[in-house]
Amino acid sequence: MGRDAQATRDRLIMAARKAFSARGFERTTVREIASDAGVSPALINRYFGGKEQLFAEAASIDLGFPDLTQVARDQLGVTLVAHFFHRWEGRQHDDLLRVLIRTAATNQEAAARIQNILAGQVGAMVERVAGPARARERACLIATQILGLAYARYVLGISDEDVPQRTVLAMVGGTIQRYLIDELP
Amino acid sequence: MGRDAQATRDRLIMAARKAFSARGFERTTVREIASDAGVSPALINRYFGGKEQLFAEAASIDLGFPDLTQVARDQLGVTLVAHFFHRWEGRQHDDLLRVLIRTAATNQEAAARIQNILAGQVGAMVERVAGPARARERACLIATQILGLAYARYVLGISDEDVPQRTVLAMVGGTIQRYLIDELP
DNA sequence: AGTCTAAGTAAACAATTGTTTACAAGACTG
DNA sequence: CAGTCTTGTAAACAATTGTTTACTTAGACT
Repeated sequence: MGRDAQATRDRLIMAARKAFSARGFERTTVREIASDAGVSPALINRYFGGKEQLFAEAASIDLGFPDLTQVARDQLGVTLVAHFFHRWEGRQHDDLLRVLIRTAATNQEAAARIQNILAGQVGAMVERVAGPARARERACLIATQILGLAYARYVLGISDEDVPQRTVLAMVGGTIQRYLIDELP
Repeated sequence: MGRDAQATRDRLIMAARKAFSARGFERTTVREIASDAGVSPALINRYFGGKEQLFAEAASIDLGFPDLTQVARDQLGVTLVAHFFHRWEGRQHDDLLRVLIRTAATNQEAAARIQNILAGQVGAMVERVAGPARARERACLIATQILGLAYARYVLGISDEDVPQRTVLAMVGGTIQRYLIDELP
């Protein structure tokens, strides 16, 4: 083999993730990604086929839900919100959801991808915790609150000064709790 | 005067609103807006100064909260959610919030504008209903839920088939109710 | 009517975009 | 060491973007 194709491929994906997360799909240029990866823009086409496909590869996501079977039933909501906070603001802060939220705003494919995540990962989590009955509806309700929280904090830039994290944790936790196991009308 | 400057100005704003709402700021071209208004792209620069300023003018918004003083105190949440549904899906369906949500995803100025609306209109409404204490926090919490709902339905395209509107009304209404007047931790 | 000013256009401009092509440099194999 | 893929680049390409300039046209006012 040559120098190290896999390594530069990875560097391209990293750089793409960073750029897409900061500026969304349309405002990110392949030149900028390539430059950040220390490589020629042509390699994006060689390795991925184009900007679209690079995005598709850079924006695969795993919400990584924790094991909820050991959690007290009335603590499910706050546990989930705490989980998201931890992922979003943790040490290797997870830009992926931000990439998707930013980009789905104007990109059909990204929107479909979020829908998949909802139907798949969130739906499965709801089923495990609350049973299969109306799991899809619960998953959608949860999505509206979690996406809104992410949008407000990481796209609009609403900060701890506006609402302290403790308050969000308790109040939004309560909301998720209701959407998760309260009886639906 | 000439033909009718005001009328074409208005047509440009209408066309801009439609285009920005459908595709966001970056993916909308001035040529497309001008063409939809049946006019030359140069007029956008003449009348507004450029694409940015046209956007600024096209995206001014008034949430138009109803008078809540006559509403039963335990019905405030559902009333507000019903109000938003009515605005968003009413006869002259109000694209403005969609414009902002779509565009704020990648546009600093649009994000700031949403922040202003929160601090201003939503904040004032909260103060009227729940008093000035911690009104800002309540407004932000409400924003996370309402923005998330709008994002899910009008950007991602989650529909009545996924969650019937009755369910959303009741459950999200309950959430807003809590954020509005429940005691904060 | 004739004239002046505002309204509008067509076309060129300059910059930036994603992508392709033709070519150079590395590393492994015989 | 020669040959040969793979890895990489530089530069040109083609399209599209927002904007500007020079010009034409329509309407109002004396």
